[in-house]
Amino acid sequence: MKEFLKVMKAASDPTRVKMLKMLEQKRMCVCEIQTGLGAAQSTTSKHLKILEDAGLVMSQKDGLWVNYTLADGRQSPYAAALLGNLRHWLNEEPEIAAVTSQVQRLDRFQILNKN
Amino acid sequence: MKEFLKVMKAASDPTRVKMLKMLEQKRMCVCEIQTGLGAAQSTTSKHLKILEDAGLVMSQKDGLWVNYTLADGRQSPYAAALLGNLRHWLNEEPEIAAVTSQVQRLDRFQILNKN
DNA sequence: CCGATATATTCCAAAAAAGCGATATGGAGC
DNA sequence: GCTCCATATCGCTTTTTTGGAATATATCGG
Repeated sequence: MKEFLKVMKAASDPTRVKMLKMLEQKRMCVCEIQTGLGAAQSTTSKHLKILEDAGLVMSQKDGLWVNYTLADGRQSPYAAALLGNLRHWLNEEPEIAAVTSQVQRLDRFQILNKN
Repeated sequence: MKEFLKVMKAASDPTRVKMLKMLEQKRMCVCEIQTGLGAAQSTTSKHLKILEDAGLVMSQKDGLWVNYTLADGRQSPYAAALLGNLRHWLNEEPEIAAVTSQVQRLDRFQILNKN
């Protein structure tokens, strides 16, 4: 029950749904996701933690960076089912398209130069 | 997006999940659901409204009573998918079993006599 | 060891959600 | 019309969630 609720709760926030839809396209580090969303760094990090706790994303450290990817679904059947559906859901939504369309252009090294 | 979020949010509360699992078994009026949950009447009514707004349940007036059933899914594909999965999810959860096991015994006329 | 940097965590204020008593609504029966 | 009853809505408090600035942590290059 708790596991199920965690997945539903994680998926019931627009920022986190955008994150999942971005991660469908490619593996991303926190700063790329943050830039794509236009959110604060702490906000981004916190949302990612919630998604990870729910079994929706996985993280892997690479030096200073932490790369996030969609989870493979082995941790939670609820997460697996949701991720499967999400792939063909919401793709036409303007809010989602606005974020996903720029994912390919996001690059962690470009982001560095802007700061 | 909003429609999707409404379904996820509706499904991310334990009381509402219990309601859905109860309604899998039979059509129920508000007072039966309320008794099954042990919640206040206003609380029960409000949760049902949230589920209905999300397209997860439907209501039908019958005199003084309002009967609730699971939605057929025509209103929301997100709701339809979730209801389909829920049927085989959470059935072994103690929290859920505790509520669903008594659904058959709930009867609106018995409830009346207790008040 | 030191400075720079990507990410995580803490702290706090604002917004949203949950629970429930009290009240309103609307149909049933007289 | 009036009363009774099931349900919906309102008002209020408590709890949870969100967002971001500030701070801590960990890693890299020197």
